[in-house]
Amino acid sequence: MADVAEKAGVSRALVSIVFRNQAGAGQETRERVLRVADEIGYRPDSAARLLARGRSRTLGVMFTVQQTFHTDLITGIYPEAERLGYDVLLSGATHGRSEAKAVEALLSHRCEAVILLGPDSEPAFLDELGQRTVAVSVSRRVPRARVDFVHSAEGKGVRQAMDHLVELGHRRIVHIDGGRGPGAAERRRAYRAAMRRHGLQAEARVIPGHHTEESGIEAGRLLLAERDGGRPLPTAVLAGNDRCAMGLLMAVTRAGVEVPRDLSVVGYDDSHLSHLMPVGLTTVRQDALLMAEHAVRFAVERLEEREREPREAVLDPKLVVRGTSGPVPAGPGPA
Amino acid sequence: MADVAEKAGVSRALVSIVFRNQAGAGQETRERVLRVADEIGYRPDSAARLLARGRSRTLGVMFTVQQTFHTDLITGIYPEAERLGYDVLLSGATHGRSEAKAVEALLSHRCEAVILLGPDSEPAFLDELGQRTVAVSVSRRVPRARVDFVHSAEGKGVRQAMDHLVELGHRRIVHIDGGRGPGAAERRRAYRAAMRRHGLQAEARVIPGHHTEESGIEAGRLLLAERDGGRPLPTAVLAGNDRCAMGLLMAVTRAGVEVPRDLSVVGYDDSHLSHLMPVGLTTVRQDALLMAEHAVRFAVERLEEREREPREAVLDPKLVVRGTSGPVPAGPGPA
DNA sequence: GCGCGCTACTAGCGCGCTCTAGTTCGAGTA
DNA sequence: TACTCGAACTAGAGCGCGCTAGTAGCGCGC
Repeated sequence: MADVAEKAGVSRALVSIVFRNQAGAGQETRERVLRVADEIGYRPDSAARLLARGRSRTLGVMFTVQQTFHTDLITGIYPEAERLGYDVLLSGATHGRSEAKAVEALLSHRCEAVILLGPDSEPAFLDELGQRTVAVSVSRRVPRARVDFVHSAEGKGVRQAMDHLVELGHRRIVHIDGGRGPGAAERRRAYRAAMRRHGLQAEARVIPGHHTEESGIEAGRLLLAERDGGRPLPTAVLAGNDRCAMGLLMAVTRAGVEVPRDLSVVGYDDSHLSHLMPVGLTTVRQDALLMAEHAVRFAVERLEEREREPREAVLDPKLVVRGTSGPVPAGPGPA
Repeated sequence: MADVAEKAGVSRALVSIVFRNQAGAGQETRERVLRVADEIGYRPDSAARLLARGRSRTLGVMFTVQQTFHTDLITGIYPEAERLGYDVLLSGATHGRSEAKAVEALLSHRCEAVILLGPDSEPAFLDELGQRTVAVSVSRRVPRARVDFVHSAEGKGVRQAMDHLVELGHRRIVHIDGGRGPGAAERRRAYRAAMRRHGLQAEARVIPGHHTEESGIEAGRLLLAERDGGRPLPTAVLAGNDRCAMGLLMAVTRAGVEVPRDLSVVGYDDSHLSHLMPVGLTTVRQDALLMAEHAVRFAVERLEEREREPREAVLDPKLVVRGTSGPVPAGPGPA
């Protein structure tokens, strides 16, 4: 920085002003400073900057490396953070790297706030985190913890999906749930409620799973095995999320089941895969961009106004009907 | 820190020593300092620490948010970096966020080295980056740039896959390529060479694509449309990577093509999806963990021994035969 | 002529830590 | 006793910035 200042014939302070895009520097000088900086290859040291101003203006994002919906969210987080003048640091949780560890890394890099994508940690941990810093949880509700919360109205989404299926004449509708995954409990509950509301409680069936392709494949195998054992296939499946739906589709189409003729499948998320399929996946759309924007805004607003109470944003999901759902088979199922 | 020092009755320097776990402090004092720090809730400020010691011991990783193989790599990078005492910062490139921007973010956070996963930038940019800092490119070869390079021997992988297919009796083998994607050029070349070697140059056909599901779906549609127009389907397809293979599978199985009876499909990467499928994807395995380890080691070793020349690691890929490849159809194809 | 306000710029302190070059002190040695 | 030596500890400079308080210069009105 001193080099730049000297070479441009100004003081260090002025270089600082130019780089912070602050008023107080002439247009000509500004350009000269930037040009010299570029020549030298100078770039402000964020550590020093951070130290000097006491704020890092950095948002930490914890995500699960393999979760495709998270990548959709991240895509939305970057631009919104940039718009508000914040930097973004990513930290992934993987098999060998717990969420706590990932968060710790973010904090030790002085992130001012932490955005947790579908966290799977104990509520106590999240609450403690919320006390220590500004935290936002996306997709997972944390009852009385001091964290902001962004999610979509799972109940509404599931209801739309179920109404759609019932309208198409389906009665044997199975739900593959997402276990302890974010939003899974709410979806499961909404599924049960919808079955009841439609007078189908006798048909209700939840196959335990989680939010992965693997889980969908397993469930598919289970259903196929049952079919071979004499129990008819359900006519429709509400999957825990899109990945699960994809797994299920792979499993059943491979076995000759035709979708949606023999079986309707509805996913959840509308992750970028869903619309790619030749006959797109019918799914409940969670607007990842909007969720990301809310998460960032919540974090930033709590940061700027420290005493503010944590808030909750509930976004309306929307059923997107594509090619994997259709009317119930006319004759008896392919039992 | 000053508070801790005062309350523990020692100097700030001593506190520093204790927190760096350095020799030069008595056992008793050490414990006292730690206890006091815990009471006060003191944790060292990594920004200041970083500034003061001039080294961040942080590795930056640039990746493409949607690329599943990258997530496999990241999973391997974390533990290796931790083992060597380095921190990891992630920065994703997305639609609205160029690779240059992602790298810029890493550098301004004082990453000492940058690991680029399948970078798509101009060689000139990469070379410049390599001059400025320690850089490692994974999957993409950058001819005479000052960067380390980790990749798998694409040629060998493709050759194994092709030999496998030819052995199964295939002759009409189509390659959906990966465009400018990492490794794509090498794979394309190796495909052509293999066709030639087996005396099938007349049958060689490359369908332009890229490393996404979308691309596989498009290629699938194209092939199906051609079939409907009278041109027989190929009997086997070598996809540019697993995602592409998955897209292709979705497209063709949906249209009633049975894999591998009517069509054999071979992927590339062995990303975590491949083994999940009910009848797993036959693919060329790139050992993501091993690649990640090499990348981290290259970066760290160049960091510790600054004058060291960039190196290249070529890992042997391995064909993994699963369920999507089989003998060529007995009768005439399903034309 | 003076004060005024404005823009363009600068001096220099301090952020919280690390690190070098010390000082102190008690035990060991001749 | 007089010394050496190492372990335990400290003083204080400096890392690269941001920021506050200030100065210089200039056009303005009266």
